[in-house]
Amino acid sequence: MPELPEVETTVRGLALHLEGERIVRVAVNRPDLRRPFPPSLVQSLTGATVTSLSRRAKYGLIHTDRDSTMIFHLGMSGRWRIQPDVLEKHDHLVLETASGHVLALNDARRFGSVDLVDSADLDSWPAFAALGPEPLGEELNPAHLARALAGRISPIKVLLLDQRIVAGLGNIYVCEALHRAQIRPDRTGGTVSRAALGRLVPAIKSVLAESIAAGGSTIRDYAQPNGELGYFAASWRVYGREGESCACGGTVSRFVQGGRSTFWCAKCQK
DNA sequence: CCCTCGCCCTGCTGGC
DNA sequence: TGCCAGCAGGGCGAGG
Repeated sequence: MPELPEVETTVRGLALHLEGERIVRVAVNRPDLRRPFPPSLVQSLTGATVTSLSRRAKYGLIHTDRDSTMIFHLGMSGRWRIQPDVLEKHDHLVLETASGHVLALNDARRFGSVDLVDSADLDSWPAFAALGPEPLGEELNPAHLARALAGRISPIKVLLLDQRIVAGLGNIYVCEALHRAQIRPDRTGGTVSRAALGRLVPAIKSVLAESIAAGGSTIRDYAQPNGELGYFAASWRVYGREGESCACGGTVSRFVQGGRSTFWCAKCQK
């Protein structure tokens, strides 16, 4: 499941193959993911030179010398395949550069998206306009969280998934960050103490940074046909570990919040 | 505004 | 062996 660290790793990997490259061919094998692709996608990208790539929340941005920026979201199962030997089912969009790089956007569950947005208006693009601060930036600090959570009665777990409060956190890293900060996920958002917020902010930053570092070490794999990402799974302390032991001696349990699985340890998260 | 819930999509897993 | 329910979940819209 691609979350912020996986998108960051993907963007860095794609940059190695796209930055400074001219796109000479754009193939659309299926015209939609969550939404239809922009009608002008092929025309807008063909012949364009990629100037840089970047990330905002869980979105990847491909900047070109044209007026619009291509923005992709990997949804649940999206990934870019680098130099594929053969195209596979779900390779919905394929880019080819002048020097022969081939990149295929594959998304089996089709929860992802591709958009073209006027480069001068990125900040006002609806999906970006209301986003909260990037979790790895200085704008995410205890004071910001205290303001954003004040008076809120939803569980802290649910609120941390709200992209307007922090941009880019997903289910896995919220579970992991709350565990590191020793905060129970069902705690009412507005009642999380200042001391707990003081633990939560570095917990969020460290779990994301460590995951990016783990993924970053696999960037070279982008030269391989499978393009698989190096996920942080081996380092998850609670996510997907229902019934297993926590480092504190407790047992990891699971329950559902807002329709999503929450993993936590009742012994060390208070 | 806040909160909750259901929908979208398809591959995989587990139960029978 | 086959079938089917359940699960994964980010973003978004509906309804209270």
